[in-house]
Amino acid sequence: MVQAPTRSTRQRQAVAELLAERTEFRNAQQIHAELRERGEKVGLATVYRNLGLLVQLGQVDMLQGADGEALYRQCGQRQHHHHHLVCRQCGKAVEVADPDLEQWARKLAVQHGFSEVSHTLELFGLCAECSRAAQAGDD
Amino acid sequence: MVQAPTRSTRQRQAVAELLAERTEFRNAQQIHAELRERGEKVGLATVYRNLGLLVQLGQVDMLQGADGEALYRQCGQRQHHHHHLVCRQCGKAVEVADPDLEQWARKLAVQHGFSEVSHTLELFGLCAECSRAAQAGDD
DNA sequence: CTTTTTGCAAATCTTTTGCACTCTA
DNA sequence: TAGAGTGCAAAAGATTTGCAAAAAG
Repeated sequence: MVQAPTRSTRQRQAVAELLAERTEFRNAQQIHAELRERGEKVGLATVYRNLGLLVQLGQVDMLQGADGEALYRQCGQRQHHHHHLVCRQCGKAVEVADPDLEQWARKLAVQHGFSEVSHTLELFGLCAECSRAAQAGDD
Repeated sequence: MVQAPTRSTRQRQAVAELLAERTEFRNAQQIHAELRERGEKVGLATVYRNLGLLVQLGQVDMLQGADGEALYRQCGQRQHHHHHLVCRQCGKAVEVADPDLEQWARKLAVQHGFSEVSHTLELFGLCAECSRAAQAGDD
């Protein structure tokens, strides 16, 4: 079982608030930097600790970016298992429903004698905005 | 375009051979250790360099394990995009076909204005053997 | 010989930890 | 005031990189 933090601190709130505002996936360092820019005095370790906490509480979604670093975001759908279509460039993300992978996975598992199956599925792409920006600027 | 290595070296062959033999996903360090055990004199950096090379050439599949480390394996299906059902414990893996994610992903992408979509999908579980072992020993 | 590869150690990078100190309840 | 929570710097891991020496063609 996951136990909720017992105390409310300025730092914890700051992290939670930041996540509540932005809908993009971002890594711990970006979040830390953004908090600093706002004048919040928070240590990087604390950001990591609180992000981990929020993830455990199911209040924040975490996924592994292409580079292997963890990306965080607060999602609307807290209950159901869902996936994301994430912009490689800016981190903007759309929550998408699970295309009955659940069943498919379970069936495959049985077929091959596997148990306790879980799956990871993420879609990466370029969002309209970034795509436009790319055409204009570089390339 | 990816360019093939120009020279064949003992170390490169050793890495390729090891991958050709085993069907489990394993990380670079494990591969390095295994080569050493066999008496092969190879540096860790070289293992990393060659694994990266093999991945670029499409001869080896790489995926991010749960802990974020890269796992490597040589797959039978070199052509088609496919996924894996991997044992969390021993790394044993089964190649599974893509459950028309391709289309689903493309459709979603269009709907949300995303382009150049790619996806990652991996199934993790406990293989029959490891499951048995777990029941017997620990737990 | 020329150029690719290697080995090793040092450098990166992300994330975690130890520990004394600071707040919350 | 007790103990959760924090900051900072050090530690841990995984992977990369610089560079001189070794090997391939």
